[in-house]
Amino acid sequence: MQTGDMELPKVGSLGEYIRQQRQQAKISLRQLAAQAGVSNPYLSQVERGLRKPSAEILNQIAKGLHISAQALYVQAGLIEDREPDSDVLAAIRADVTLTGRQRQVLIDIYESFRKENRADDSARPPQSAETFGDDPVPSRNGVTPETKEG
Amino acid sequence: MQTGDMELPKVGSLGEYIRQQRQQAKISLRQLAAQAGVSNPYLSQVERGLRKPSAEILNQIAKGLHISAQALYVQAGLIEDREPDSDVLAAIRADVTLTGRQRQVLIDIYESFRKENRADDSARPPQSAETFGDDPVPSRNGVTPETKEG
DNA sequence: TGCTGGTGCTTGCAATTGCAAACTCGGCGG
DNA sequence: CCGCCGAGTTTGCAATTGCAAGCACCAGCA
Repeated sequence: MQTGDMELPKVGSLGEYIRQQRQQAKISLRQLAAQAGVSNPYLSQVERGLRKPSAEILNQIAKGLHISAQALYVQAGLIEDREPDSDVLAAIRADVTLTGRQRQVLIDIYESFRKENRADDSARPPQSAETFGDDPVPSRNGVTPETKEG
Repeated sequence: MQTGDMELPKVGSLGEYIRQQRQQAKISLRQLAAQAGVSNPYLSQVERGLRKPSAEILNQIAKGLHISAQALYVQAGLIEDREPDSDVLAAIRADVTLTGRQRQVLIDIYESFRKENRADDSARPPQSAETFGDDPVPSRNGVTPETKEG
């Protein structure tokens, strides 16, 4: 998912966004409808906010606009823009190569790090070279990260 | 977007996936429906493939299952899967709320988990109930997503 | 035995989605 | 003037979505 190139109008103005993208591409509503494989009246309604298209239609419209479907999903409120600080949690949760327990371990550690850093932040100037040796690692469930690091 | 990595149950078996996640979480259909805020008959139909839920319903179901909506979107074919390993690693690296040491610790743990899972996958008996562990899937990354802890 | 509570499924319905046919408008050429 | 074309919009309809009421089944208990 990429949102980096988009400073978007507020979510909720999907139709405006689609029209804007279409006008930037300098194609007519009918042309986009044809390219997207949707009916032009329907696209018109979507652009004017009269209808709420399904994700599949969004996919098709995105294809017609040569933009990522995710951009439209974001506009439609189906997914959220990624926040840097929720990336890790979301990524861990989505990582199907991990077992549930492993995910939980990672999440727990991550969150305790964050908690620790919040406490540190209130007591400590921003560090610039904390690369090593400043943090004891919390033990969790007998999973000792040090042992793993070996 | 990469899909090559994931040997999930085929997209299209969204309902199976939801049921599976639900059963892993050991909750009844009604409980999940309540937690997700959808009607239980509808959820039943979705699980059996009789209905095709919108992205918003998927969102709600994901919330009820404590999994990411993206996982369900992938199953539903709304988005394509991402490389989980680059997600987590990239997210950890990008997370400015962590110290460098913390990042390294998380990365190390994550990598050892994955190594462990790869080794386990090749030589592993059926899991005990304790783990929500991976099914013995032939493919290295062929993971049947397990329920989340909660 | 009957009752209760929990499970998942069936059915009918209202609302919504996406379409096709038709419409309106503006520009252009004969 | 007319007709044609392309633009976007209106309208009615079939199909689909999601729900509520109800059903069927099962296990446990007095």
